[in-house]
Amino acid sequence: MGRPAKPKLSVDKIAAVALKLVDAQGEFTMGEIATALSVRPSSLYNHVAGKTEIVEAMRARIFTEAPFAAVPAPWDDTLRALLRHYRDAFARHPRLIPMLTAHTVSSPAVVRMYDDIATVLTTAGIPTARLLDVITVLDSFVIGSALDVAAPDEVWDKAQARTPVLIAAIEAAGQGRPRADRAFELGLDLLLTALKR
Amino acid sequence: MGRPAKPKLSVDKIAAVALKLVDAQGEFTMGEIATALSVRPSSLYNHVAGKTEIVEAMRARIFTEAPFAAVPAPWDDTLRALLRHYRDAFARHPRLIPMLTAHTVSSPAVVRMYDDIATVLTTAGIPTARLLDVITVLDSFVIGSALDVAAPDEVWDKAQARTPVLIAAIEAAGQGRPRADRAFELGLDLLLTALKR
DNA sequence: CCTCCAAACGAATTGTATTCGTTTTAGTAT
DNA sequence: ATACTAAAACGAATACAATTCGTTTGGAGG
Repeated sequence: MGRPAKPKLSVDKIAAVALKLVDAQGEFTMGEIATALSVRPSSLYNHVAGKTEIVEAMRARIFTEAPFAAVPAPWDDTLRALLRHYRDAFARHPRLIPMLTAHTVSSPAVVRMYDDIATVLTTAGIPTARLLDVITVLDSFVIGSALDVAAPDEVWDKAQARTPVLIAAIEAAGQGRPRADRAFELGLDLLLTALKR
Repeated sequence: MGRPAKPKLSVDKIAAVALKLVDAQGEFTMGEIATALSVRPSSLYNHVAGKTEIVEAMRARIFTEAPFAAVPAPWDDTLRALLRHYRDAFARHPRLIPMLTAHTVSSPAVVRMYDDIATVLTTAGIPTARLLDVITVLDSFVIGSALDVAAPDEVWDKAQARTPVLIAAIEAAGQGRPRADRAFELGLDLLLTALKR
């Protein structure tokens, strides 16, 4: 029962299991992680300080899951690809998103993404004084869109709408993930068109 | 100890106290609400089903706090005012926002806002087929911007940045609420410019 | 006046995170 | 080899919180 030959736990293993649980049920408990790893809850504390640290480990993980490789292209295509990648990292795990917004932290991976966006925007001719504001706009839109993916379809409920215009619009639009994807692409178009002055 | 002459509790009182607690500490417990109202925790359950219902009551409350009155104006000014109002409702209580994103629900007040936005966009000539997508884009941006208000300034940490461009941009931009406000206005400009085709 | 229900209470229950001391053993220096 | 240190797992204990339930009281309506 003492120390095992090969450690049964690691931060990465814990984060991976937690992510699976969140994808499946939208939440996780220390006990669930422990049983999934054939271990007792208290053992987890030899590797992570607590629940919030597990959430941070998950944040880091979703960005390394699918690494991003930039290819030479016109700046707006590059930016588009960058923002899609950013949003997809969240969208792959919709139920995790609310947990990540609980407290905003910039993991190294996120800061790297800001770096990339800043570089692209500079080559596009955005002045330094405006740069952070533009980045913030893009960031806000991406995170908002990620939350939209996580939102259930009942948010768009015909029965709740009062004006015929909105009812018609809800009927015209599709449902679920395709709808969210289409909206994201539209927003990307709008923002990039405007950014080109 | 039985039923008091005048009820000591009501959903509104509970929501009001909860909101104060969240503004002050970023969280709340049933016990804290109870003591603030000179009552026992179990008494709360005669008025609300549980914690999540209190969160929903808060959601409803922040939109009625400052009612919105539309004035005749060009459609883009009206839309601007509408979106500002929408975002301000969140921004008045930054620490509440994460709780609201925990599960997306459309309160009557929010649906009414969607109705208004839909109407404005229609008069602007947006076809019905595109309407919900446009609304989603605007909604995503607003919610993302609200989260930005809630974010601490450490998110923009020079020390973490790698490229000189980003570092310069962080130095150039201000801090705190003014920075977030400026970015929101910029995003509004970008989106509305693009929407005018 | 009687009855019924709303509203507060207190005790008990449950679920969960977290702490701490103990045990065994791997890795390392002597 | 031997002894020392520290890592890693465990079990028991603690500490909150939310929630449930039965009880009490008094207000309102018949």
